[in-house]
Amino acid sequence: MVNKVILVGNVGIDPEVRTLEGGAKVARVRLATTERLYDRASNETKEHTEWHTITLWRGLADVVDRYVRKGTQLYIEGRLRTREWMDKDNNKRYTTEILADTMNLLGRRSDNPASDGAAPGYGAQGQGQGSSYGQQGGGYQQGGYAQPQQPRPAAAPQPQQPAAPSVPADDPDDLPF
Amino acid sequence: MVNKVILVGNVGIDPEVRTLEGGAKVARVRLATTERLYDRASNETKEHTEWHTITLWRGLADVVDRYVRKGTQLYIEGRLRTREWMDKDNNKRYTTEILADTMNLLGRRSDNPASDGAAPGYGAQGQGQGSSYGQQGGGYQQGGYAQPQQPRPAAAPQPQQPAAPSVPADDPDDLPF
Amino acid sequence: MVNKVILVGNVGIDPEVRTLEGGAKVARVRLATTERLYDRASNETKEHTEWHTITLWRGLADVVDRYVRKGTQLYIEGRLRTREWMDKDNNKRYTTEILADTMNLLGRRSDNPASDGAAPGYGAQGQGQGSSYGQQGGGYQQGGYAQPQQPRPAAAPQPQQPAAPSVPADDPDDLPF
Amino acid sequence: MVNKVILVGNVGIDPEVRTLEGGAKVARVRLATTERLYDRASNETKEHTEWHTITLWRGLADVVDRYVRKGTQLYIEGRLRTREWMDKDNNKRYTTEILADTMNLLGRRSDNPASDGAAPGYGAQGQGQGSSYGQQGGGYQQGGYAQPQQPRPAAAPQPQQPAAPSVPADDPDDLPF
DNA sequence: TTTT
DNA sequence: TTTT
Repeated sequence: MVNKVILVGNVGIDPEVRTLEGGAKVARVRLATTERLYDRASNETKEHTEWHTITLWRGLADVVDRYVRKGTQLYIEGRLRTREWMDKDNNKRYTTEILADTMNLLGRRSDNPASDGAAPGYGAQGQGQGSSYGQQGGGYQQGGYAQPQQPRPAAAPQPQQPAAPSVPADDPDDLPF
Repeated sequence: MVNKVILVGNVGIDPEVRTLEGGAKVARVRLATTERLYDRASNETKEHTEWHTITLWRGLADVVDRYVRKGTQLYIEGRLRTREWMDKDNNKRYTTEILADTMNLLGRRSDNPASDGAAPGYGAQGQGQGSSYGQQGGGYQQGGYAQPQQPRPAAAPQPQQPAAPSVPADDPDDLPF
Repeated sequence: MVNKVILVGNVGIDPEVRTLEGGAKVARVRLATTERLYDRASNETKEHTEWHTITLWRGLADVVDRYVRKGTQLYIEGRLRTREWMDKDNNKRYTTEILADTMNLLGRRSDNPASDGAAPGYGAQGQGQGSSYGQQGGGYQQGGYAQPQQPRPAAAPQPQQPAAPSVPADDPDDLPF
Repeated sequence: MVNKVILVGNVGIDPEVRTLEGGAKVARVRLATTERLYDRASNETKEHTEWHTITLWRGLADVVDRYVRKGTQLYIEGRLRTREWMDKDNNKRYTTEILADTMNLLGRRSDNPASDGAAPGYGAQGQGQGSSYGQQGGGYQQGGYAQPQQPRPAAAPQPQQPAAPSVPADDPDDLPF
């Protein structure tokens, strides 16, 4: 039984972070992942942005509170969790979220910029985020305890998008179910 | 049958890129992933850096050629591939590499910096990398064809490392096999 | 940008498979993943079953049609896709599904066939092994086009392997490094 | 920093399991993953089998000891670990292995037991479902401590479920959002 | 050395 | 609604 979600994307809005009565901290993050799809009808490449709702507890919520903002690029590993709730008309409703197990803040610090002529302004070092044994290798872990680190400064080249492959994009909005 | 590797790390040295006689481009990237391990003996947290050798062909090699340098932070998805070769003493040797299927250049552009007071110089948007239908959602794909994009400038906060969890780190160098 | 879901679970009900007017086949599978959770309040371990809705197109839908039944154990790799729709009261509603990119029928061959009346001749699954270069190594792939292969001798049906995609297989033994 | 390996394959030979002087159990498993590759030269589809060496410690080694045999189908989640050693000629050598974090025994229950003489009573695997909060949802986890559970009635051995880890399960139904 |  |  495996229920795993892996996301790399950008935060769409400053996260909500709250502390429950019992003291547990919980955060909610909206993360966008964008992909290009080939549309067979128009023979064009279209972009699709998927928005994910991530729930993070305790230590992870704390890291969100301190370091995650609108625009932050994140690596998230977690699992799908569908919640059942009642709407105002007393109809049963379902919401699917990702319960995070691991989070990595992506991007690079760059105290010492560019050393590469081919990519001016580039050359900053990446970021070394810790990991934990007993969980797969990286970032903030559910159950881990964060501690502050140095901020980072700079920039890097933004490369091209890959062309869409020649596989038709089926339309998820045109399901017969 | 699944043989999948997912890596997020930093490139340790400028990649090697070559073109074969047949015209195919191939790149080799050395990628570091660092994790923190709790050492039960010393009751201390130690860092372990694992170095991975990534092989990328054609379109992916081309993107490496243009945009990947020492220090670049990458997301790599691929599969394990062990090659057999003969050393100078005619002994059979094995080398395990990752054959890349997908690559994402991580980090954020920032043409328009910081909108977040808590993190000055921060707020730039992340990077939207294309995806392809028929392959899981993102980045450069084996078989994809790159096209240039705008460079990026700026900075972001570098957060702390997570503490190691209280699970003992078994020593991979002390195997009885 | 990465949007990846990996599931291993059991099918809860015989899948729905339909063919659209345009000829495309599409299947819907309900998959359960069960995990154990520790409940701090009661100090007990409880079980949680998560139900996932998987959408599979074309070749994958075809494999579902032939080999997937209630109870089948599956490996699914795909991406999250949220669809927007209007309910009977004209309220906007959202449904999150997994759009499958890869599927593997799990389990071992079985000398004793079908124990499921609803699916005569069923009870041993062939296991998808087909792989494609340019996609990570295994199972049935979205975009693959099924082509017949040798049948398995015994009680276990051998599903068609997906044809290799038109991406050349680079030879890892012919590296210039 | 992410260093993750996900494998689904078959065990090639009965595992080695040893107990270190300090009492820690460690197992080594050889796992095959087979994929089909298109060979452009011959325009044929060829099969490639990749052999992986998996190292499993403590609780996972114990489950291997009890339930994993030649032929067993496994789901493995772990990380790459390259060990350095000296060969008989005092040359530095490297070996890359997968250090397992999670293991799932795949396959369906079987009313008809063992068909493998080498592993009497074997032939149907129980399937690991145990999960832990703070780790992604399933199977046997590194760091989990096995505790007996109710046996399965029939021919299929029911492996112990891993105990829940000492991380509280936050209630997804009690969100303040 | 597995499995299909 | 599955499976253990």
